[in-house]
Amino acid sequence: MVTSQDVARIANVSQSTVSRCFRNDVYVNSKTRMRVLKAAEELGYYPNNIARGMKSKRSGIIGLVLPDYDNIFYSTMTKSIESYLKLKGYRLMLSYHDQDVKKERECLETMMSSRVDGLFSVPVSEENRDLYNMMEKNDIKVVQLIRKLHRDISTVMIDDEMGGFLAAKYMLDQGHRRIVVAEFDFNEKAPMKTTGVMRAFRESGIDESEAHIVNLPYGVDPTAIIAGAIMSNKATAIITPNIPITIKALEACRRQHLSIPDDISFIAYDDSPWLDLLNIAAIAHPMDDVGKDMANMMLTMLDHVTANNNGKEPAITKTDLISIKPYLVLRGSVKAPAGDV
Amino acid sequence: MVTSQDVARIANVSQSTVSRCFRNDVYVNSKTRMRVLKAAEELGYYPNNIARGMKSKRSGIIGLVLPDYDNIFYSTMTKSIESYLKLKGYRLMLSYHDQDVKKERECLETMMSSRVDGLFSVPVSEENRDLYNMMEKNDIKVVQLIRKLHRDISTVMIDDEMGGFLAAKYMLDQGHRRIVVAEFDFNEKAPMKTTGVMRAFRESGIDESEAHIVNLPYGVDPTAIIAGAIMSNKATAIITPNIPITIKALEACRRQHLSIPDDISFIAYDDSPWLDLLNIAAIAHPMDDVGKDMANMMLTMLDHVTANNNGKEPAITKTDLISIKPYLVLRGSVKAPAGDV
DNA sequence: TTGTAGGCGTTATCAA
DNA sequence: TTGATAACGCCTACAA
Repeated sequence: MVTSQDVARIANVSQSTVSRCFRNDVYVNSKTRMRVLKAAEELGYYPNNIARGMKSKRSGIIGLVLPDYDNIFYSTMTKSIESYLKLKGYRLMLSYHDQDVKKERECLETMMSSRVDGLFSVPVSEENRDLYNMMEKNDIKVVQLIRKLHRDISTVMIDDEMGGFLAAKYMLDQGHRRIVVAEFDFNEKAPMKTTGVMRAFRESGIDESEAHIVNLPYGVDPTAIIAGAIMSNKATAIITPNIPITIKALEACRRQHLSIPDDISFIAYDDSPWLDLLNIAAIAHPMDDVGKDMANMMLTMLDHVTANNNGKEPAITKTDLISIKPYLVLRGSVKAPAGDV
Repeated sequence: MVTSQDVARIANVSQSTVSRCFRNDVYVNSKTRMRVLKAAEELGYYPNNIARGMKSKRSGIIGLVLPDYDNIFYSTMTKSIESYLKLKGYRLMLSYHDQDVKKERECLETMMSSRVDGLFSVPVSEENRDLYNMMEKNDIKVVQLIRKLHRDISTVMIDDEMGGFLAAKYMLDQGHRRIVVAEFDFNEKAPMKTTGVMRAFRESGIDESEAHIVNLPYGVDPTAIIAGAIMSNKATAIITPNIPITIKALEACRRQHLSIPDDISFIAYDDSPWLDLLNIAAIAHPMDDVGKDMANMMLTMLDHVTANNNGKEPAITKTDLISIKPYLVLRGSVKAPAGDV
């Protein structure tokens, strides 16, 4: 592999001059610079980020630790984050933990060893809190995504409480009372979506106990469970918590020969072009903002470091919180229930 | 950040002994090892991959350069690749080029500077061939994905010719003749899917010119174009080239009040749970294999290096090719055309 | 404006 | 079985 030494030899300058040419903040005689760049071009020289990191103690890499893939939400988010980070010269290192505590730990350890400058993480469990602490102690900027699982860690989250509220409120306003709310936040006692649903009931002056919350078990096909919940409760409306469950719920409706919206009203959590095609209302997220907010928070925290490195004070990491507001996309899948109430 | 020096000091050994403890291939007295590991644990020491890379000249990072995100195919693939690479201790660095030649170049340059050990890339243009050459010259193992754009670069591709063939053949066998084939490979003269469609026509003894290939312009909503093609050709069947277009085509059918399969038969290229819900036949890909094949090819090529590093011969990179075979998932969206032909 | 030289945290080679 | 030591490629004072 070509090194700056090689370039120096060809350009007849010292290695440090080559180095200077590739850091645009330093002044070099323009003739010399030309000569160096030409030599570099000829030889196919690309600065070695590893060696750079060695000296500068910054890898220029940001870690991203995700649960899984089967959610267009995450891939859109990833793409967006990457596009903003690359503008500032950062690269993205990606890893998945499958909602598994042990795998999360491995991901975090890998990121530590990789000496990432910053880490985005969708956290799994408080059990791994020690590692997050360790990272922060080592001046790795951590931003938890989607959920605010850890206190005192900067967060960009989705306001699922509001999302749940919006969906339920709209159903209630339309006159629905027997609403099945499918839920799937397997590792939380009080999933925020459900909390929002409850608030909608309260604010509409309806007893919370009237909401039919269905907690779906993990790893089991929920079609039959959902169908059962609808039928046994004579539900006139259903709210689903994510795309995979939405698909299953639509299948359940079809099996029961329930047509939307005549027999049952439907609001899906998380939007998709398919829902548009099917004319199903959805709680959508401003995806343009999501990645941008995440990247900006990270970049701000990283700047903090740079700014602070001059003095010797440890960077005061103010714990920040951005809560992204979902919105209701109205489509033809909701109408007032027939006759009764 | 804690270094092996720090650990050495606490454990009362030399730095090299600490180093040995963290490379499991070396023998160390088990008591010493215990002492060292305990000290490391206490201090929160994690080996510095950057420094490791400095010496070993291997970053342990594999690059992945993708067009975009809005395709579940890529996210599934990414997740799968990552899971296999991590088993062998490699990390994944991700970047997107949006089908843009210049951005592809930037991605590749970043990957060079990052000194990735290997690179997966969905190539955009032959224009950047020089960079791919440069990478191979520098012993970075390159595998192009999805398309075989560059000769002499190892490839894991989808056999789109076969996919197109399967779809068209089935339609023809059912008796369809007026088939609209939507196409979207904007940067190739003879998209493989279309080529396969043509072969199906030939092998069925039908003149190729009878296929109604519709080349969709980039960046324009294709709904109206597709609807127009269907109506003007009195098509009894349609084949769509990817998920976004499939959605648009379904919308087009609805607008024309064409019901599937009574008025028109439908096969989509690329499968999705939504297509299953909608009972639309699809050309699917064995996703379990895709990531595995890709990762395996890369790992084999990387092993090659290791094996070869002992001697001083440059690794002989045999250009490999894996062509992944799609298959037809039959659903209720195809039936024989009514009466005519 | 350019060159010299020391060091970043590992690995790997020699000695002991 | 361990320790001392020389790289790896770049950055950055400090000198010239």
